[in-house]
Amino acid sequence: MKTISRDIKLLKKVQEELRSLVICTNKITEYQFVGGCDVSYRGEIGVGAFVVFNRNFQMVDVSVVRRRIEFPYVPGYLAFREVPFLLEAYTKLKVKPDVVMVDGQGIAHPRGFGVASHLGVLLNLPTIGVAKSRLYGNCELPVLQRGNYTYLRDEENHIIGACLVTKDRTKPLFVSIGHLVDLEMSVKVVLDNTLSYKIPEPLRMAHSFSKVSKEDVI
DNA sequence: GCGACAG
DNA sequence: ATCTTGTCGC
Repeated sequence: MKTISRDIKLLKKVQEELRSLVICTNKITEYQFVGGCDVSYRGEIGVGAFVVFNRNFQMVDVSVVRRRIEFPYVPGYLAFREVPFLLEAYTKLKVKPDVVMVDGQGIAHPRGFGVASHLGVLLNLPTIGVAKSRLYGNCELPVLQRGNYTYLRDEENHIIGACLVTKDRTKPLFVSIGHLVDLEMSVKVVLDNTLSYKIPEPLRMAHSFSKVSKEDVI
């Protein structure tokens, strides 16, 4: 559409406004339930999945929602495409998570307000951005050994995230504060919830549920 | 103008 | 993200 570029200007303002609401300090020092969420697409339809795990890697809740896609993928504006799915899925959960990992960036974003921060502010919930690739900022490649990380920095050299290795000899993940957590806690939560794959279990499960459910009932 | 660009 | 088979490496 031609109207999209005009919408983007407005949405950019929205992000800049909401950015001021992000809190980069810990609201939690411990947590019992950790969530993971993701969205898969197929044609005009998208499937959002939200899972909740206890500290023993057991899934204690899951919700899946199907709905029409209402916004295209535009780099820097992913939240406007995915948040509707995540909010609806979150609402359907019986067990609410103490902290949530989101597939995408937190404050490691051009305007410091990626999808993880966006969801966190709207739900007033601790969130962490966990992305498979970089959107914004620079960093050196850490030694590829689980637990190692380098800092992701913006143009002013301020730390905006971590390039974290969650599995030996495997490409690192980009972890950043979403909302109500600090970077140290963010890194800890991601490592705490990673087993034999580089992606944290809650995110792997959310991704899996959204994909399978997409194949189902048309 | 050119390159970069989460999912 | 999605479209898709085999294939290299741990």
